[in-house]
Amino acid sequence: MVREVEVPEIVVRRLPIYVRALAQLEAQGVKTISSLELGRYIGITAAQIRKDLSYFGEFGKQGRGYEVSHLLREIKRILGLTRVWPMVVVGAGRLGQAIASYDGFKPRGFEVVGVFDNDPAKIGQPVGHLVIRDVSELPAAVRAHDIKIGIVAVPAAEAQKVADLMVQAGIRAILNYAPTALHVPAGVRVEDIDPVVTLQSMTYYLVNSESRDPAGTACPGAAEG
Amino acid sequence: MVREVEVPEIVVRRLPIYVRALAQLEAQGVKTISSLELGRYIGITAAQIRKDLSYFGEFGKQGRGYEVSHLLREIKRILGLTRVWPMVVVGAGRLGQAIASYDGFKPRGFEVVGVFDNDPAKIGQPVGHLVIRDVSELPAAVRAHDIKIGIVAVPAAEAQKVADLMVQAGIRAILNYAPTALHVPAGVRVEDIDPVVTLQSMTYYLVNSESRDPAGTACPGAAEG
DNA sequence: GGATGTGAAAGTGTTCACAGCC
DNA sequence: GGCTGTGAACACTTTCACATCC
Repeated sequence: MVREVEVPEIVVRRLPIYVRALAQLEAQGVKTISSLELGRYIGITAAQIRKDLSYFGEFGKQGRGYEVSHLLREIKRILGLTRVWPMVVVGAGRLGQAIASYDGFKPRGFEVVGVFDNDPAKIGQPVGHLVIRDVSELPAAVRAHDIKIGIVAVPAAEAQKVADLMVQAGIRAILNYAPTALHVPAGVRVEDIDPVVTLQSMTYYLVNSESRDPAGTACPGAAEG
Repeated sequence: MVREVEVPEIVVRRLPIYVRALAQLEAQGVKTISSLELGRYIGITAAQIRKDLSYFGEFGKQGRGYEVSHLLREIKRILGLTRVWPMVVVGAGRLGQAIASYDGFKPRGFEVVGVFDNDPAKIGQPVGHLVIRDVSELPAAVRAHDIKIGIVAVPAAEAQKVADLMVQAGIRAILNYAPTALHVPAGVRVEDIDPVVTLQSMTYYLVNSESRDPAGTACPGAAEG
């Protein structure tokens, strides 16, 4: 298949889940896996995995399944993970510092290369192996290193201002930790990470499941064959 | 309408977004809002908001729109946010400590009441106004305070073991920060927060948008973490 | 007049089921 | 025999459009 149809966004969102699982399986020494087994492992149906992959090509062998390291490499290529993506973080509070010094980015394709804040007391302080810089220096840094990804880690009240600055500087993807909706022009992506929003949807099921559904979805990765 | 039909999960996931927006609007002194205005504010269509709300009742006034504080109160009630939910955190590394001392939970209906780890060097150390306890004490704490929500903040390799322990202790909702899929019995919910998974889907659009779509969806505002 | 609430239509996404290949 | 890749069927979600009511 040669991608005549646009790939649904929801499929793209699942690919990183496959990458994560395949990397674990590869580390465990698993050489080959069927869509059924992979599905059980990550809680998705086998048909869905096969369908998702079919948007990009044919990666399996009939009767055998998929070669783990080959499939992993292919999906990484599709997602643009053959390189390391530099990122900037704005906001050097507790959250921003935790993000900036998180060592889980590098092995999965990302690297924080700059941390910015507007608090004079913070500027100049070290965070991991970086030094907090004044946010006014952000545009130059973004342009100098052609950085496409920005992380917003400031309070909600300042998040839009920071997003505007990032967009102005040329950032095209924003990971937003501030608990507020950001408005950006077409051509820029925003993804929110707000644990409270996530928790608040779980409480719905905690209070609405006494008798009926004993509380939500079961283990997916169902049957088929 | 009296809820004859089960509420779609995707609708439940949007309700916290409405809560977040309405709380901000209320704080700004906005008294009344139409579905169109609210939709613009959070990047969702007006029809979608009206449809979502229709699963739970009639909250607006035709010709007027919605009274902000009334709608906020109603959605919070639907989500079970009229109380504060106690939570336990397992994993007292940098991430677990950041979570345990995050002050953004309390004003939005959650409170970390226990932090656990299995590292003798950490046990007894203070985190915020809590003290790190041995993970073996978790079940008793969960039962004693009837805690339903657990947060997993340990390395991927230990996450399943921790989830099993939580489930065994009576936890019914898990917020999983470990970058791995958890398996839990029906009746227990899991939500993952893995910023790398989120970033990895954004890179797809960074790499695949030279000409066609100038890089993804327009005004976002939705989503979660 | 103006905005809600909602059936019906349109659009998306998932699952089925099986031909085809290893 | 076993498992992929994929049209077709089915299920779900969003959008439309308008009767209804303030």
